[in-house]
Amino acid sequence: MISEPGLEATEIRRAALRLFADRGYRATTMADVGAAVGVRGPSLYRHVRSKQDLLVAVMVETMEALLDAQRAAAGAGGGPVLRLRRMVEAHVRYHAGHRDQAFVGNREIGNLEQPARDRILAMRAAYERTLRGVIEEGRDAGVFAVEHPRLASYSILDMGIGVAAWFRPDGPHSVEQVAYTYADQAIRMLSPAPPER
Amino acid sequence: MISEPGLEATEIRRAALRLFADRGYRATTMADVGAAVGVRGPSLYRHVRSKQDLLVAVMVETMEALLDAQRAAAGAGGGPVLRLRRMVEAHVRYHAGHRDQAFVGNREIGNLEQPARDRILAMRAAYERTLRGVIEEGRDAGVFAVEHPRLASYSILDMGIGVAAWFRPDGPHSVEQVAYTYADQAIRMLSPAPPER
DNA sequence: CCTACCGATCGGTAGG
DNA sequence: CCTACCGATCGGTAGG
Repeated sequence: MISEPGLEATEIRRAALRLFADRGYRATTMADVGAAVGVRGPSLYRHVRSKQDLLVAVMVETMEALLDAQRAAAGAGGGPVLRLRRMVEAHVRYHAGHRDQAFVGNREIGNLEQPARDRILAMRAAYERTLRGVIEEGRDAGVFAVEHPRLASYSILDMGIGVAAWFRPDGPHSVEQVAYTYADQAIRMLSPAPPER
Repeated sequence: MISEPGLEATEIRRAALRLFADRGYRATTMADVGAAVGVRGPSLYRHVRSKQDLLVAVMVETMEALLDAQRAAAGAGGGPVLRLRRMVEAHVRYHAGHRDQAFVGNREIGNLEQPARDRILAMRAAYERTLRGVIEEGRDAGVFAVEHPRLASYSILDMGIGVAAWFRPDGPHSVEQVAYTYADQAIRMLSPAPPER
């Protein structure tokens, strides 16, 4: 006989994430989450405070993972072009490699109650500011030509976010290929036009 | 005494769209929609078949508007660069100028029942194919350098979709400014690197 | 961890 | 266009 592993909050969160991604937060019932981990709905309340708590936990984890990856990318040294490349690659890698997290993290913001909602929005704002900082640094160093750094950072972030919606691990592109291509597109988008001659 | 304008399906759809954008399809009740147009929930059923019908109508209208705008942009002649510019501008203009439609159109796909869901997905696929066609045409003509046209079209589409989420009419940028800047970014993303010398 | 259940909500219909 | 209401669903609690 194999001993069953005790139910853990982590396992419940993972199941909830899956369901939130597939049907949406509002369409997912606690009975659904319970069924996914082999118990009835009410039994979940030993491990979890509420359905809303489950959503908050999932979304905070996602933003922390993104911020960590971004910090690592930015902290590895190099000039603005290389740092931007690493940041975009990390961004895309996460959205292709953790589609459920990224998808839920972007679609369910409106279902977050306060103060969690503002907390997540603040983390997203910080994430965007860091990317924009590298863009401005590159502009000041003359390696990027950007009139509106904010529009550029929004564009780069949003095209990466989109990856979570269409990427398929068994599709024609690998995560690394998409990450590399998107970083390239971002750099080209920011690069100065060739000088007239 | 001013005669009240009779309730029309169009007015109900407009109110529903607003609520779907603000709270989400699932969180919006027919009583909410009714209140927004001055009647009780049940009275809506004189004009509307179901809540789902309201969502379908809103999303089909959105995709038809986008496809119309894209057709107009593509049909105005010019080379691939100019046609791409016009298509991106139309795309961004719609997402900045019709934020609720675009936002709902992108977030509520999962709440569409069949066969409406497949119908919308087919319209989206056609929309993407047309953009990709111009990119490939430009590549074949040597004015664009793209290894993966599909990744490029996804990127351009997704960065435009993002506009619906952050754009504010009273913000620092006008619709036209964002449309122009995004078209520029798209073109730069696709342009060949300057030749070595 | 389960069953029973409360209280509230909701889409849609009946009948006027 | 309204009230009354049905049937179903759901998050969470009680009590074991």
